[in-house]
Amino acid sequence: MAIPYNRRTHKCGELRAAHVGQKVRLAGWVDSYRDHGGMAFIDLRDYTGITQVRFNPEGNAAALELARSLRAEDVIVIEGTVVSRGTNINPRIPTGEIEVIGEALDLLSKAEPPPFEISDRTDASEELRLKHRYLDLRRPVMQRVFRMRHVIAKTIRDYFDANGFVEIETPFLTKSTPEGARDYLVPSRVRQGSFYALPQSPQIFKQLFMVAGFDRYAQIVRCFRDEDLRADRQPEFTQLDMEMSFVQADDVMTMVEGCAKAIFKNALGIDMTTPLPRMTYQEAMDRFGIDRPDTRFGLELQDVTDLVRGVEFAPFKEAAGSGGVIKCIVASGGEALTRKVTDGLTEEIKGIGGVGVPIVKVAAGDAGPTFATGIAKHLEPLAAAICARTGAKPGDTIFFMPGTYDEVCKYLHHVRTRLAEILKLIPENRWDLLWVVDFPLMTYDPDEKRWFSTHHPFTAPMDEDIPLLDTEPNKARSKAYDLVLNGTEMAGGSIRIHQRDVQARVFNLLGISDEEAQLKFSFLLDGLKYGAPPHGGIAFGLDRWVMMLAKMPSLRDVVAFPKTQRAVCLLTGAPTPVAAKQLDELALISKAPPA
RNA sequence: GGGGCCGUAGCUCAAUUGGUUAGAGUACCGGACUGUCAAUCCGGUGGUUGCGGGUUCGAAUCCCGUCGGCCUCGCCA
Repeated sequence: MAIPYNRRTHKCGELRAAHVGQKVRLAGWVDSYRDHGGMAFIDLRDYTGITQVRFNPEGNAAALELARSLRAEDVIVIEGTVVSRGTNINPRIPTGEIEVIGEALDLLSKAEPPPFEISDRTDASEELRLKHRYLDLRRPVMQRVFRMRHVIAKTIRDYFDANGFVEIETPFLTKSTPEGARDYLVPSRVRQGSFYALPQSPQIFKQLFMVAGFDRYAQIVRCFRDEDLRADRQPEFTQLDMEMSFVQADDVMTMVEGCAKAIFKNALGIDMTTPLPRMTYQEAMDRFGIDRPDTRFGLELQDVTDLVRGVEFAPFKEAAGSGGVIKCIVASGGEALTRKVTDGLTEEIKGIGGVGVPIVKVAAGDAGPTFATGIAKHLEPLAAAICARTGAKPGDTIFFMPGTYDEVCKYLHHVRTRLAEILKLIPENRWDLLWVVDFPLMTYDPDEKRWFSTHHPFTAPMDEDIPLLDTEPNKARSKAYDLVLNGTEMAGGSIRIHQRDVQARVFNLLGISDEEAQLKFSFLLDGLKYGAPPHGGIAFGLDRWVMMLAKMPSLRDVVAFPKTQRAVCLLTGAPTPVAAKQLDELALISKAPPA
């Protein structure tokens, strides 16, 4: 008689010494088999863990025969009695004090040998894992990741629900908008020649919810951007998108801090201290060279422009003479900084558009610190002054960078993060969460000779900086805020413009004419006409939160069915060509050669 | 679009740098085995060296092209 697999008494990770003597019924996958002829062990796995099942003639001779034919990933259901393992306990698994004597066994589904071992220590390539993602996801580590993802998503929903937010869905088939990332387009069949765009974010819709009087909105929503992929960028990704009415920036940040605190508590059991530290954009750039500083380690940037401006070293003279800066990073632990390592850093800087990174090593001289190697001969007379300014001590290495402020920030940020890795300065299990505030409203693109929104065009300028829009727009700060965790941007948001005249002035500065603005954003601008409350919000990258908290190296590890770098799904093969009839219905002709 | 790394058995890798029959571990198949913990022991099957072309007496190895995967710059309001 078949074993009723729909009546499991326990999961495979649940049994303990306290269950000894009980009759149990378990189902799952064969993790491994150890066939001793007259006796056989089956490790039975489900998402909760592993239980060892022992088959022997005393339990059931027929079941032993069947058990000896089992192979990895066969799906079975067993009945038996929990017994103590006595002196044979396995301390490596939580159920290791007990085993189940197999008294009945049904094979529910025979498995072909899998293309790779279903285990946390599998050595299969990512390519193979993605092709057979359903097997990859069966691995315990992936089960943990996606269950943590669920916990985070549920925490977010519960938190915002408890705070009076309402979740409302926004369209996926929507309107292509000019600025920002490249849109994914969807052709219209009933209006041939016209296209929908998949949303890059529900930004405008959530603002209209505020106009509509919903007061507080939060949605976990998919967003789409057709740009090149990276380890931390997928073409479709998930955001927690939220918006609040009648608030200032502080109110949004306080609300988000509560959510972040709940996420850390529920996902990792960690109590975060709030309120979180805040840093201005300018301070972040000055000290770390990046608007998302990793504050888990030192190696801060230090300005020595005034000290070295007279030095006979062409790159320094050029930078100092043309309004640029010379900054440096002081690193201790010089033993690891061999010639090979510092030369490697120079190559990396060249690889991202720079020239290199000149260095000196600090030594102890009779009359104070001296410099050696690198550009020491140019700086020797200033050794004492530079060490006094920067705190460099004998044995330290100083990495210099001359250039424009932006160049120095970009390259020294790279040097700083690489040095932290090389010198192993990044503490494990530390979570540095902070706000970066006071972003510039706009940044100038010298190539395109025009202004771009730092955040997005609906971000409000600071009230006291509104007059600067007409005089020095580069100095106008915005009511934007970014949440940064260990050097990664986790969320970004702002207070929005709710006055049409201010919105019009910002559009003008961005080179968007009234006519163009009306054409592209009329649905927002019209909305703002009819009584828009002051409002603001934020968006979290949910995938990135999971990736960080689960300590996974790639976003692909926290998305169930991710795309490769060329935006292909290795499981389904998408994207694929379509039938000529489908293109006909959409009035489309493909210029690409047949695949 | 640019730079870099990689592709050999189902899987992970090796092959003395151009040399004659492409190996190992694991998986799989067969056998032995009543206390294993990724069981062990014995035996066996398994190859379009990503694909196409070229150089050569001879190519996994060198050259050209192409396909695929990864990292990265540009790009990502």
